[in-house]
Amino acid sequence: MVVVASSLPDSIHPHNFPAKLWRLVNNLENKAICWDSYGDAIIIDQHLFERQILSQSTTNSDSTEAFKTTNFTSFVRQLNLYGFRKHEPAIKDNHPPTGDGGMYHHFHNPNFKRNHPERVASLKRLTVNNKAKIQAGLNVNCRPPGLRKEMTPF
Amino acid sequence: MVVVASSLPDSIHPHNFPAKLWRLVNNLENKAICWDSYGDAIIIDQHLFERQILSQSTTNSDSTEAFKTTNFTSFVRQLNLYGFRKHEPAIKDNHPPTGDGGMYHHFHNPNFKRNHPERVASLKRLTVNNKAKIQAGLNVNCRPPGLRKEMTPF
Amino acid sequence: MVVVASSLPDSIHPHNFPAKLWRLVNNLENKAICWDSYGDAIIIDQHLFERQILSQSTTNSDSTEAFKTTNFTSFVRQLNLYGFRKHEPAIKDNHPPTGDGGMYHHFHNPNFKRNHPERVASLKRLTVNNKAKIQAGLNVNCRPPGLRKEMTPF
DNA sequence: TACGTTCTAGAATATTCGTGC
DNA sequence: AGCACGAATATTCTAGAACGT
Repeated sequence: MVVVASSLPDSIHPHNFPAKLWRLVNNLENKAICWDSYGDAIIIDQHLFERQILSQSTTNSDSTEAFKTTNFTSFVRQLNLYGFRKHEPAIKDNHPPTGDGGMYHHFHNPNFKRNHPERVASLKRLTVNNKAKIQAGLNVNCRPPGLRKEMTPF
Repeated sequence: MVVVASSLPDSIHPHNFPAKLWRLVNNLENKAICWDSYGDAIIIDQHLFERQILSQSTTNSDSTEAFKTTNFTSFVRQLNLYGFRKHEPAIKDNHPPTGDGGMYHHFHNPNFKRNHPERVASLKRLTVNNKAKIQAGLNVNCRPPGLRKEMTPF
Repeated sequence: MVVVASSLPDSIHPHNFPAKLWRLVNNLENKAICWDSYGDAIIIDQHLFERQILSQSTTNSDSTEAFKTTNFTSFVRQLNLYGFRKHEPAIKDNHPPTGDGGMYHHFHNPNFKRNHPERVASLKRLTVNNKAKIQAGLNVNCRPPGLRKEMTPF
């Protein structure tokens, strides 16, 4: 058992994509996805990811960790929906040696950095509706755990 | 016979859902529902619950303990009506070992904690009317045992 | 191998819920869901369905047939989204004898009848947007296979 | 009147498919 | 060909509404 270094604030819904991604990338047992050497971007070994994470979607009943998809492209769609962009790896940033020569992908997001777990709460799902709201300066509903927008607690 | 650790104040109607739930979760003989390790949320083993609690609804005539429904979804509707929300288990919070590999559900409620039986009286049924009353700062009638709303002294 | 009696028009997307449901209910090998004796409604044996259809969601890689959910309630949500309503079984309509005494559900839909496969194309997903479009007399996009909304010939 | 049960719908995220650049 | 994204369906969780007691 490996202790996860940094945990997220409670305000982040643990079921949603950003929290799942955070746990995956900080889980040292998981070789399929990790931080780059600066902690500024994530590196994904596509083949390992497909074998060790996505194909587990069908056998792992722990819905906190599993995805329901087995397609890597669906995972990338989620990354893009939450504002991640692909970029080329920095020259100095060697790929981790654990892969099997597969394909690597680097993705970065200004609000997803190793040393800033608190920024994960800033990740918004960039649907058309949410982008309009953000444009208008409104608050975006991200279904926080335990409360809904209308439900003032009693 | 297992002694229930903490009992509820008399002001809580023993036939109503919150009291039934409190007794279930504090009954150590009952493996289908229990506290999480912090006493902050309840964990329900759906299959066990259906077999051991809900299917007894038709044979157990003790209306104080039995539910009239055999549908797990109706039980969940009650949880939501009383303000419970589903959330994912904390990483450290292992599932109880008694299940059969079935589905687990975690629900939490700020007024339903192991160490705070007195707060159970704060649970209100969140109907549309009650939510309006709460919003307006009015008192919500919760039908205490042996009392009626008109009996408030003046 | 059992030959399915009536097949759907090509215009119906085979991956979508109505087509999956049609194939399930017309597959004589499948005992979990079938037509009632009039061919006017479908009868679902919940426990069989959970065991034989939904739990296969995790092992069957044939996405044309499998659901990604294991929850019966999610399946019911889909039924409701496509306009199915639950009703009580007709007196003459005995439950099929193959069940294990579990729970039966009858659902009906004016556009889902055994003798009218062509009507399945009329099933619309009743989201808020689609309902507004239907109300306004507009066409509802149902993503037919290989076609897009702009590709209507002019 | 309030609570319990049932059925349906709203609203958010997740997944899929296709298109434009 | 690769990447980002619109738009549709699928899944999940919660709430509304009707009805019975």
